[in-house]
Amino acid sequence: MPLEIRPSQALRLWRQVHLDLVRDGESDLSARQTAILLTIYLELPPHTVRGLAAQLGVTKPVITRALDSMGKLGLVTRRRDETDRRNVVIQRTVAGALAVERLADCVVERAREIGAT
Amino acid sequence: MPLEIRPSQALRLWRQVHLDLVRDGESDLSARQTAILLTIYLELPPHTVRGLAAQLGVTKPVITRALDSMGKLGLVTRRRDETDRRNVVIQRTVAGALAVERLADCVVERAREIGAT
DNA sequence: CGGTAATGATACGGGTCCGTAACGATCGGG
DNA sequence: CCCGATCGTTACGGACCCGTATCATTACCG
Repeated sequence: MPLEIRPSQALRLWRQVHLDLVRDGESDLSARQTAILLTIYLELPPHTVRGLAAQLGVTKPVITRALDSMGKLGLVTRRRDETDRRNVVIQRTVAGALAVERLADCVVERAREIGAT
Repeated sequence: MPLEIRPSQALRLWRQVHLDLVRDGESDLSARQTAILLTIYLELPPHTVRGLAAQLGVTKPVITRALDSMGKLGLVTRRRDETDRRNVVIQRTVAGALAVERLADCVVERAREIGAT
């Protein structure tokens, strides 16, 4: 069954979740970083810099820098692929999984509230 | 009726819309700018710098700068309040309304696709 | 081996945003 | 009328991010 949502509901949901993100101030992730983080945690591994760059339609340095900053936040980790040492495998972390889960809960909760149209 | 959505669906929706925003590259709005824009277009006018700052829990310069950049994109306009010339009233624009509508359509469309869980 | 291709990281110049602090303009009460 | 309070803006120093171009490392193939 399709997930039905009207435009006005979509906008209120989008606004409310963004308000939560801004107010908590914890994430500080740009749209690109958010897309990268969720791709890592939703799509099947392994993830590489090149693969992420292709999926997002951005250049490789964008991915490298995003991984740098998200790594500093403990949201992801990098490791050399021993079978092909040119590759770098991006790995998930507990902190990253928790952050993703928190985001999901926020969206779910705000969607529930919006039901009272 | 409440808007029911499961955490895994919420995450896929969040990711997919962010992917769209990144790939189109047209918006380039930060989380704060998005929250400001949607507040202006969803909440009842009049909107002031101070009011927006209070709602978002940020400082006034953040609002001023966001209005500068969004104004440059044609998404909002400012005008002096003639009854109290200290105030500045933030006004909507056609381009801004279209951008908000486009975002809503994107969310609605991606939500519909996610139904096939 | 040697040379080419591919991967991820880095250097650089430019732009944007942040928070604090200060500023000019305007209102309003004593 | 003047002085404090309020409003939005600007200045400043620092941090982050972007895209292009380049680099070092590693793999592969003749």
